[in-house]
Amino acid sequence: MPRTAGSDGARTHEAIRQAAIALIAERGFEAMTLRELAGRVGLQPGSLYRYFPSKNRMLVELMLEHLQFLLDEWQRVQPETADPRERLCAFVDFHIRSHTLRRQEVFVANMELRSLAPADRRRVVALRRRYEDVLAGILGAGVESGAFHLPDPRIASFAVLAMLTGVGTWFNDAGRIGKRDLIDQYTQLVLQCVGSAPVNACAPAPSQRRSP
Amino acid sequence: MPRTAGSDGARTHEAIRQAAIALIAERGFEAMTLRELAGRVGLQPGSLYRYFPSKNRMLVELMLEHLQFLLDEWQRVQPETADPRERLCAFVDFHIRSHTLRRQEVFVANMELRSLAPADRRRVVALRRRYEDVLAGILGAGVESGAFHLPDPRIASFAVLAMLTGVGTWFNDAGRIGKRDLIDQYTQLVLQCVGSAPVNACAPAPSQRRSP
Amino acid sequence: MPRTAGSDGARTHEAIRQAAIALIAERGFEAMTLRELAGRVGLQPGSLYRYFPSKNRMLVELMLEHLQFLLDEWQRVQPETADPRERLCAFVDFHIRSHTLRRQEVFVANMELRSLAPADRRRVVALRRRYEDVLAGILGAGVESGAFHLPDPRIASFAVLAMLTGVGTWFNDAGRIGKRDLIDQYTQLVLQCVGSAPVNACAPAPSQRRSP
Amino acid sequence: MPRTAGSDGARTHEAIRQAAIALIAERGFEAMTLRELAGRVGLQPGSLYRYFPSKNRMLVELMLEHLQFLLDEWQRVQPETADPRERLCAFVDFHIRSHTLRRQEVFVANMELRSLAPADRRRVVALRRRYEDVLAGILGAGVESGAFHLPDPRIASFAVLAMLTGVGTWFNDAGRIGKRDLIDQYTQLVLQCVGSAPVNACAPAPSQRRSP
DNA sequence: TATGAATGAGAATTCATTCAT
DNA sequence: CATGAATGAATTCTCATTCAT
Repeated sequence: MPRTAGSDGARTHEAIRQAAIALIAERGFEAMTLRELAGRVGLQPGSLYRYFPSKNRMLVELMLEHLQFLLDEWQRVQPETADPRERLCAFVDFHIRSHTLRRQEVFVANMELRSLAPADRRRVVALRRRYEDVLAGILGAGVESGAFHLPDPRIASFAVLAMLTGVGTWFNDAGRIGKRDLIDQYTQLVLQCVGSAPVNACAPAPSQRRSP
Repeated sequence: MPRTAGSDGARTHEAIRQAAIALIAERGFEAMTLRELAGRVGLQPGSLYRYFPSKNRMLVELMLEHLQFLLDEWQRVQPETADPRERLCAFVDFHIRSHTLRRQEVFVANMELRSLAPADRRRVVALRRRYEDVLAGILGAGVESGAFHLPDPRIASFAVLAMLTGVGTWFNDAGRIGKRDLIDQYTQLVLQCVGSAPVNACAPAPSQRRSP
Repeated sequence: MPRTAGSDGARTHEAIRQAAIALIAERGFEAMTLRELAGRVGLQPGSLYRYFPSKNRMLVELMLEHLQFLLDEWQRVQPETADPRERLCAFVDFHIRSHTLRRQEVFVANMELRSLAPADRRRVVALRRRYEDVLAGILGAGVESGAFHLPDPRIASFAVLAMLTGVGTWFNDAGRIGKRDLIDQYTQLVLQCVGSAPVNACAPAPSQRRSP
Repeated sequence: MPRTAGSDGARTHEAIRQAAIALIAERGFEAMTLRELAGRVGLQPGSLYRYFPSKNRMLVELMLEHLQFLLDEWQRVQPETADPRERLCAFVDFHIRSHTLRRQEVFVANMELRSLAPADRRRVVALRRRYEDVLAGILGAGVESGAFHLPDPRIASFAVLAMLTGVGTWFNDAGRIGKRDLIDQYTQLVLQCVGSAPVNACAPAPSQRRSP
């Protein structure tokens, strides 16, 4: 029997998406059960299958969706300038904002690669690689222009990305440190890290206006 | 009936430990099954229970063991000097070496916190915190002594630790970059990051002699 | 919202009937799903319930319909003669023709008795029994008249019926053997079987004119 | 917890085999549930998986086992004579005995081909074909030697086999007709069918002594 | 006439765990 | 020290069926 009278597929779909992200982030994909997910959305477990064909496909879709969103957003908000220093600042701002705002999606996308079938993993990794390339590109340009001092821009991009993404594991919106302060500090750390002194030389303004 | 005549409990125990670490790193704790673990060690699933009381206790023990090892090792190899810059270089060397050598243990300890019961998680987190404090201490001392320039040493310690630990996700022993080179580059990145120029001012030699 | 504007209930009903017969013959009643059936007819599963009250009732109706058809057809095409030999020839012709033409219905009616509730099974078995009685009657008359030589006409009727019905499991319309030839051979086999020599003494013509 | 103290794998395995054959014959493979099967053997459903890797493999094994048994038994009990008539009588005796004795296995092997995956079906059909070839061989030899009169021995073999196998659908050990009588009648029917008069010319004795 | 959202029961299968031997 | 038979609870997933729209 159809329980909910005015039930709406699109609304349910979105509810499942959100609950799934939260649950996977909490417990891990393998540990999360469809019972639990269904319970949170107010459905019977079997009803979930109207919205995705298997637990695994659901994970893949969530991950691809998130990574695609990141790429699209960066396209949208990236500054028009070609100046590596300014672009780097914008990237730091963008990354920290998006990774604290969509903290659970990030967590899932980073932690659950193992749960993917090889073919799916390849697709996800490919998208992630494209995101990494954004930063690597900025660093490379900066090294060439003399703005940054780095022996190997790709390695540095790994280092900077790890540093930035790590914020998600400890930062707390309600905590002692505000997001503005957080971004400023990380901007300084990153600029120092890539060998671009002095600090505070890049305007935080643009990213503030357009960030997600 | 005992299968292997001269079978040795201690040897079996160690074999299980290693297989478990590898398996958990590969598949994740929840996804790994005791059947599979038993299979890799050449036992029947039930026989594993001679060596640990439950799947969950096994994980806790593996994690505590690893973190305790890290702390003990650092105690053993840390330089006697009080100079923050030298100590930081030694820490970078130590961390990267231990985290590439015992890569799977690191991975497990970082990824499987979720699978722990709250009480166990607290114990593990406490140990990890002590390790983080090592770095935070070095950075704090450096800021005080004027060797480093950082607004908030605790935050910087998170940043540096994330950066260093991230190495484990991409570094490949058989790859293009050697471990010596890797450490040198990360040393430079870290020193720049904490605002301690110029580069290459700290000797890599000591860590080579004493690393784990 | 009705999907197809000028959609026609009767047409849909017949489409379901045919698709159901084909599907049950392919997969078996239990293995067939209403989703699949609906898919083949271009409907949603729920829509099937406009046409029958349950999956089980559908099966019963299909089976009764088929058996009733067989009985009606035989009434229509049976020869007027009382000669057992001629009647037997006509029956062989009729049975093989109907059982190769409506092969799937036959298959379903023979294989899916198990899927019926006891009460339904009784109704179906009763109809089938009436069909078996047709042959048993012919054989009995033949034995009495001396045309056939059989110790027990009922047993012989089982034997002959099994033999004839078995055709459905191997005969292929597109194969090496034509239907005319097939019927001739089985006619000979049956006549020999019931001890009515010599062969080819009964004209195949009548059944050709009136067969279904 | 292991419930049954002196539980014995081999005994359990055989119990499952028998219960499975009976249940599949009763309800059909798709309709039978492992819950039910386990219940009949006094196990939990999951425990069945110690004995076969999936419901489908179980079916395949049961079918292959039965067909192989038939072939082996015929090898064992077939008469040494080359006389087609005698061999045919022996085959009728053997077939009816084995098909009434192992009635459920026969039923399963004949009805559940549909439930098999294509590759498995091929293996089963291949074995069944070898059994059919036994009869086709006898009929062919008889036609050549002039003992039988048949237009197409292969078609006749289908007819005879269907006739004989059909016994399983109605014969009842406790019924009006005894097995000796049954075999005699079918022997007569078959001999007449293949055009080998007069009746009772082949001794039933040998098969009686050695039948399964 | 048909859809589409949902149910609830039950399917096969897996798994950590137990314990007599 | 180790096996092997078994448990029992849970898991993902499927399916016939219902009914507001």
